[in-house]
Amino acid sequence: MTDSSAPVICIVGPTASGKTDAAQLVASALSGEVVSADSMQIYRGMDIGTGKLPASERIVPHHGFDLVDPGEAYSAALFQPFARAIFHDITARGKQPVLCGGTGLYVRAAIDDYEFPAGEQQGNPVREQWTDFAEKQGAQALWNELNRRDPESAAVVHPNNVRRVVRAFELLAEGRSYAEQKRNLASIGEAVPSMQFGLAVDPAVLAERIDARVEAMVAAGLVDEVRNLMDAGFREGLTAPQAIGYKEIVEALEGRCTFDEAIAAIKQATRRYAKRQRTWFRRDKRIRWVNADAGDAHGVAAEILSQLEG
RNA sequence: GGUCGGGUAGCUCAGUUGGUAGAGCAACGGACUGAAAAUCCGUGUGUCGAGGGUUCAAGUCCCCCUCCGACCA
Repeated sequence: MTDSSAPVICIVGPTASGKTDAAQLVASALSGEVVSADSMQIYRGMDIGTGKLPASERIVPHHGFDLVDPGEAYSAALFQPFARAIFHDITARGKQPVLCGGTGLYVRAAIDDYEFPAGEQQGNPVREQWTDFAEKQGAQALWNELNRRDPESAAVVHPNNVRRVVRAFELLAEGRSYAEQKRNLASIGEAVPSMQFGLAVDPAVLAERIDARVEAMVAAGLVDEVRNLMDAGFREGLTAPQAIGYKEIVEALEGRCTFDEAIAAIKQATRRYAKRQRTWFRRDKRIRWVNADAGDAHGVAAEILSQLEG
């Protein structure tokens, strides 16, 4: 189901690689609009810690921010229809969609022909039931149970990965097979034509940039932001409290560590996150890599624009 | 100056009666279809502070030096 003639331009890469600025400049040059594919920027009130571009600095329209409150659960499956609708809307207005994504799964859900089986996710009884089972009887017992009911799927999921095992149960309850889904993964094509660019930054350089960025977030009032969210009950949420930069500050605010320790933990967690992003994007052969070591957004944008012409 | 404790992987530390070393964390690599900033998997050669001695064999015993800490002067 292709609903647009011009491909969606995607700009991906690890945190602090400069996606936000580059995407905005590319969009600006092409009379486009930015769509953020970020699992945490969708939350209202989570601005500083997620690196959300402040409204005052936006030179083109942005989408994908502030979709839900921190207390609500969200997922790639919910992002998919949102992204598709926004692409359609932007294109219909004669503009160019530019997807800016750090969350690999969200980018793929938006672009690729992923099919998320139907089913409620809010208060999913199947998920609760098996998560509860794992807590009481252990991960191995949970896996053994899956192995009894769906050995083919159990064979492709590690027993320790409780989330995936539980997900296999969820699919099973809908008559689907995790194993079959995984098998089809390789042959999935694009539902939306895309041109993908990845911002490559040397890991050592990126680490320095991450450190500076975390310090800047703290200076910009990250602690107050977290305090406000706690007052608003964001810890009751399922997804939002997992955000790097937030969970660590919560620890400090609750007196379980010092702020210096929390800040060091944020830097480290961010570095590890960047590494996982690198691993995820590295294997996608569609991505054309652009060197972003210099941190020069205009240069990176110019490089992407020139590659689009050629 | 003296006594005691300690100096082992990037960090915190284990190393039993002497047989050339191992955990956690980090780091690195990987996976990933409704939590994905999440979840999970894999990878451990380091002058065992320096030098000397005893021994077939020393991180492990002895001597000496050095550094850190505590205590006593």
